[in-house]
Amino acid sequence: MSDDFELDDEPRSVGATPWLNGLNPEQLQAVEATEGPVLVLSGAGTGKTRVLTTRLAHILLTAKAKPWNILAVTFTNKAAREMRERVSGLVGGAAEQIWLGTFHALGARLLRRHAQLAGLESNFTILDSDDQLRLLKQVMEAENIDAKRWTPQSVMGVIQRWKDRGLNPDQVGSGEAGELAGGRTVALYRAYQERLIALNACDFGDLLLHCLTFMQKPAHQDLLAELQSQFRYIMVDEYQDTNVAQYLWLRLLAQKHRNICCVGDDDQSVYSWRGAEVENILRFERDFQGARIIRLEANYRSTPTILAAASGLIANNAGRLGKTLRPGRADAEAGAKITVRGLWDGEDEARFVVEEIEALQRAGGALAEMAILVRAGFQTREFEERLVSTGVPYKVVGGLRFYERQEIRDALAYFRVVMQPADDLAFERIFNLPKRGLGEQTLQTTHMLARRTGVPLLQAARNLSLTDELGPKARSTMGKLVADFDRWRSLVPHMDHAELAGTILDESGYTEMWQKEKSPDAQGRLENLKELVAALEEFDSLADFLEHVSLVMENDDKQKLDRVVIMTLHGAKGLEFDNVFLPGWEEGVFPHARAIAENGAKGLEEERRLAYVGLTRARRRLFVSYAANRRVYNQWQTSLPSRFTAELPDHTVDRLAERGLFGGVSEQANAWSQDWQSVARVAKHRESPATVAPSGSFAVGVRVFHQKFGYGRVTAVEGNKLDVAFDKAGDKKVIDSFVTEA
DNA sequence: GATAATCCGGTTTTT
DNA sequence: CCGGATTATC
Repeated sequence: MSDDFELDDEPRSVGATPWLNGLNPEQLQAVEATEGPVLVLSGAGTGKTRVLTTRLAHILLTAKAKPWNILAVTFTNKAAREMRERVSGLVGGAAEQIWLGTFHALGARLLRRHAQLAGLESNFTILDSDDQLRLLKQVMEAENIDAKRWTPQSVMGVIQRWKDRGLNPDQVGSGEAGELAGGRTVALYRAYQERLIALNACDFGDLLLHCLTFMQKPAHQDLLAELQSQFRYIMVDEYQDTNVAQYLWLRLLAQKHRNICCVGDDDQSVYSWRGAEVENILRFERDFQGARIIRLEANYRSTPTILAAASGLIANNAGRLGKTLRPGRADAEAGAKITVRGLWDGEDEARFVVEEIEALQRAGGALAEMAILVRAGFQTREFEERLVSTGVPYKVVGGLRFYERQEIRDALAYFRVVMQPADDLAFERIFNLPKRGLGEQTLQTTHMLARRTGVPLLQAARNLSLTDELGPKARSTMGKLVADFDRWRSLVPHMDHAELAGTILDESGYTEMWQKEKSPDAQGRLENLKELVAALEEFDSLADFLEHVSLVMENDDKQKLDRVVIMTLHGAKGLEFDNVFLPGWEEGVFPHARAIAENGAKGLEEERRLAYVGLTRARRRLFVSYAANRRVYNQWQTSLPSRFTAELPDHTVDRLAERGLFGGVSEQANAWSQDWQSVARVAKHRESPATVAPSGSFAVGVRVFHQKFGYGRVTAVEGNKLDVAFDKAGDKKVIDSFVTEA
């Protein structure tokens, strides 16, 4: 609705600015400093989202600009959505017209408008990481690069870092290539880019890089000037996470009006491994001379104790811009001390955490206000097991996302070929899926013809189905496949797109493939496919939908259930909870050994920032824990408490280690060896690993191994007969003595 | 051209 | 230990 944006017809009188009510002086400053470059250094929990949204609303409500003159950039779709909602609440329908979104979504929007400047058509495909790798692999094969010695992943990593820095193949410095791929990485990069253009496709990095490239070309300065004029006000969230390409993109667009406001926190920069450069903050001051710097330091989230702990920890980092969190309210109660607990092993740690969760729950705490934040994904298992066995509801956030599932990607590949006949990667994916007797040989032939005649695979397949180059069987199968795609494509204008999607999946035999499959997860996959088709209803067309899924990979659980949340520290950035558990604070795990091995002191500092992020997620209570022993790849390994535990100021913590543990409170340190408890526990572990395979004692839920059927999980026990859901072989009845506990 | 054997590696992740 | 991805085999 554009009906209610008529603000500059009736200028507001001074004082009639209710949207500014309740801001503290620093926040108010940041909101009102609309003109000129502004850098807002905003500590955790200091209300930066509020500042950003209010600032946006303020510009609109004081009629400084029309919504389409504002560019507001976030990192995640979630943040973009939230911001739009909150701005809507303040200004109404006008919020719809703001250029607000993620870097990638905005880049895609810009690029679709000017695709021809990058050699693309405006309906280009956006590849996901899977497609990217497959494409690069093909390129590497074509260039005779040994994929054993240099994995496509590592080459892709280098290419992406180049893209993050805004470098086209021609701009990569000669000394940069290194030994990777026999020093031919730049050549691979160039070939990869050429293939992308030929496929009318982009990877994520290209969404920005292509814009950057055409905006920098002398030939397109008129367009750049137009864009610069349009964006009178620019706002950037999570500025510490921007990479160089994003920085350059912003700088170009901000050049004319120079009304750019970046909000960030150098202490929360945890994505350098993905190309983010905190240095962009420093660079900002240099490039935008006279930039105003506003610090938001009043924290309204956490107790003073938590703030003191977090500040104490982060003070160990050198080279910070300097920012001290202080309690937002002077009268705030200190709050409970942080529990720092040492446990014997991972199992004990999980037990400890879940016991505390139950205690908090008994005291009236909501489970949804408790979070277990881990360093790495694999750490969730122990907690899940414990939570399952105690019956505490939980959810793991992260992991495989909906649109990354195999069956969803397959289905999308079908849709892509229908909508985009030149999408070779999609075509290849479903070429012989379900199995239709077309193999490697046929694919090769098709590829060769495609390359020789310069047409997409689908077209080559069509040509092959008209000649005798293939055997009769392959030829007719191919002909049928091509005809199917033609038919589906002809239905696009005449049929409801969700219905068509269902038709495609049915007629292609894809649905049937899973119906016939009797592995335990086939049912779930069919349900996912149904969900996919249902999700389509919410879009206007298949094309719209494909754009959405390529840019919005997240799954949002709409249902807010009262559950403990388990996620990685990275995933928790931007969130907050009353009670936060930070397990696994052991040297090697956190800080992660590899972070230090690969990036030395810098790596360590980033790990420390991650710890800082973790600590500052908590409003009220924090529980840090570490285990002396852990099973890693089935081997027991002993570790020391993380140095970060020692960096928490003493007055903020209650340290409590099981007596006799390494790293217990110092006065106990010499008592560890003869401590009875540890002796008992050592004994426990001596006997536990599979010395006895107790027959007849398998419980439901136990993971087992069978010589013939492989791994599975017990679903029922009946005397010495077990029902087991095998991962590969499906449901079987077996005699218990034929399986061992996995 | 499809299935079984074997080898490898094993942080963080949004778009 | 375990999943995947490439090789070996029918």
